[in-house]
Amino acid sequence: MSELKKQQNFRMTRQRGIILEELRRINTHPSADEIYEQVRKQQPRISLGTVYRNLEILSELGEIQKLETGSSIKRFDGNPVNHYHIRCICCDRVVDAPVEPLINTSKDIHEATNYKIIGHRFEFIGVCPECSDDAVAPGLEKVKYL
Amino acid sequence: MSELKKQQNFRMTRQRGIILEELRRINTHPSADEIYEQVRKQQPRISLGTVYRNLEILSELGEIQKLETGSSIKRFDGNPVNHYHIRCICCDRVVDAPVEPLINTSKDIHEATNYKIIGHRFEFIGVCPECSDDAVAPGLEKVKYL
DNA sequence: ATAGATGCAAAAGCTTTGCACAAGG
DNA sequence: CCTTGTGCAAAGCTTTTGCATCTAT
Repeated sequence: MSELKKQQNFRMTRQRGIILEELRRINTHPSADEIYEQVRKQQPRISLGTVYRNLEILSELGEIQKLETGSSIKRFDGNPVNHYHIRCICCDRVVDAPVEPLINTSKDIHEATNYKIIGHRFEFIGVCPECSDDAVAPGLEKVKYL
Repeated sequence: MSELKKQQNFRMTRQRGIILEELRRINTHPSADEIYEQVRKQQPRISLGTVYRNLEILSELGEIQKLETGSSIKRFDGNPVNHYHIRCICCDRVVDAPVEPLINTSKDIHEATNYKIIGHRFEFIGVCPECSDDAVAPGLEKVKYL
């Protein structure tokens, strides 16, 4: 599969183009379904399956990032440069975190564990300003992070 | 729901006890399904639903941790004290990371974003020694972390 | 006695996939 | 042309939930 992918010739279809454009235009880190709804405005017959397939391919190509947050749904980021995020525990929205990525932690870990370290994920968990305003922030009481 | 939970009286049923015991005994960060298989050896008629319900309750009580990794399945940790993990991209197994948790990052973030920061998650992504041995590590080629 | 827990099965939510047809290069 | 991509629908996987029954306390 590795080799296959690498010798594959990717085509820029209308669907793929719109998805990439859309992700580049916004910075809301949408889910596949949110992207689907958005793209449908220009390409009404696009299918969810196509959206998923293209998001997968675009992130393999390094054009976008698949954000594997602690949430049960994956989100996508049109900015391919590594950076950290803050996720709202109430509404699940994700924004960029204003901190520089850490470096050089991986080497120590490798020496201690013998794992090959490919990278790391750092995610702040919080409550966004909108959700903080709500009298009761649903889900808040369940949180057990540090 | 918040209040309800707090006034609730939790009972130590046989099922709940076995699940907690099992998690305390091991340090393999099992999934709900792996716990189910294990507990079934002592309590053959336990249902997966019961396992899920108990894992939820035990983590709300702070007895265990629900690990919301970037993987599509959640894992559980019998150690309730906050610490970081390394996840193998190939086999999805999780081990403890030999690093101290960071502190004091949250305040800056709050000031910059107005998010209430509850905590953070830090997860190393890597390839475990066992998977490194395999000629082809399935899934490796898809990785696009920093 | 009674609030809380269980087992079972169905359903829900997100994602992947098989297949026949369409279209990019 | 012919390989890659699409739309549609079905299936897959993890997790949640409704309900009747059971059981800690």
